Amino acid sequence: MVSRAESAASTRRALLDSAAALLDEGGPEAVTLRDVGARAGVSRGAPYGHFADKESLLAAVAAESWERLSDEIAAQRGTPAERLRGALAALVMIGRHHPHRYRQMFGPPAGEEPGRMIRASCRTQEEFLAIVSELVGERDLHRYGALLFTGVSGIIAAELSGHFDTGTWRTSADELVDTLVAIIADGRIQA
Amino acid sequence: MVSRAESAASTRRALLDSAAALLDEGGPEAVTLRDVGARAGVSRGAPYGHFADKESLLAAVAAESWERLSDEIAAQRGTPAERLRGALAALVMIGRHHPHRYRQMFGPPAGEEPGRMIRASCRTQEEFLAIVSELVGERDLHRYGALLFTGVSGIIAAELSGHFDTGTWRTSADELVDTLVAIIADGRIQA
DNA sequence: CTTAATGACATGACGCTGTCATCTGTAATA
DNA sequence: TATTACAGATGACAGCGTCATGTCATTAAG
Repeated sequence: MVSRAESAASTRRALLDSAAALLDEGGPEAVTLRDVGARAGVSRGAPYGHFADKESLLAAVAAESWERLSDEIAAQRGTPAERLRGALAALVMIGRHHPHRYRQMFGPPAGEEPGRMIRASCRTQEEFLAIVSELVGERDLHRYGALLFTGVSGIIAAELSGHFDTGTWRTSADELVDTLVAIIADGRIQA
Repeated sequence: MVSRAESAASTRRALLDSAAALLDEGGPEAVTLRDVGARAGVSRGAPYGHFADKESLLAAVAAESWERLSDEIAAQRGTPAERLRGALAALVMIGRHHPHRYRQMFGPPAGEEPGRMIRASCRTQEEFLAIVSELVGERDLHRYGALLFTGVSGIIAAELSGHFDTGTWRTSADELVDTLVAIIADGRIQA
């Protein structure tokens, strides 16, 4: 039997899952509190018992995505170079498999307390820096770490907007990521 | 006296300006067709005579922003290196002065015919490549040109999301842009 | 055991929104 | 002057987020 508190927690989980599913399917516009509630098996007003408003619900989904990315990055194994490429590949995969959630992650911090998503993204950045620190010297760690992460996120954003389908750039997101990694990481392996 | 066609054209212009102003002030959520019409001095249904729907109106605003950026990049003067930095600075300035419009420009191509915004952004990319081609060899033009543009756009996106205010990256958008330009352009000046 | 309190959830209602069908007035044409 | 075409105005509708209120099961106190 499920206790009262357990039921409430599972409802919250179901709301987050429903919101994520609707977000993936049709973007933020398609995330309707009525549909979220229906998919979670509750009413349209139920989310207000768990989240301040719709923006906070979407922010919570984004925060969870950041946390999952943190785990994926921390789970990388192999040489530092392999782990770096693996971490960046995880970022790329989120953008390709869940474009709307990706935009939510990199969108403006919203909801009632925007700090939660920021905090989740900070953990991801720290996990990422831990990998980069094995490849570049302490002096360049933050500059090159941030450049790799924000650079790749910009490349993916361009891909999602179709900027590689027009023939102007005459290159691909994968090639750009490889080039960026090569420029920054290669030849700078810490002695 | 204003002819009928002139009046219609000026109404369209007023609608675009109103939408851009509302977008800058409060983001896409604040762009209400009713407010757009009121600010343009027309009714709430008038936009449907000029744009298919709200998304198309916002897409037109984004397309105009891309065109303005094209002009700014084309207007750069000085050495190739100066023009490169000036072009990237123009991109950075849009992000800082008009963050919501910036997100609209780099967001998913929306509206009835998404091709218009894409086409406008292509012209910008071509103007940008024209500058880069004077700095790097033909072989690396597209790879490094696209890397500079998408990289800087990612850096700005991170700044807009507050990722440099947390202390994790311990750097700034300006420093990252400088670093990226230095890595790619310096030492690769075409002979 | 009875009873009161707590809290999760359901429901009705409100205002605001995008959208469309319809109407009105005015400019161009003949 | 009569006709036509079209920009814009207006009324109406459904869907949305949001909130005040109601309902009911669980739990704690008496």
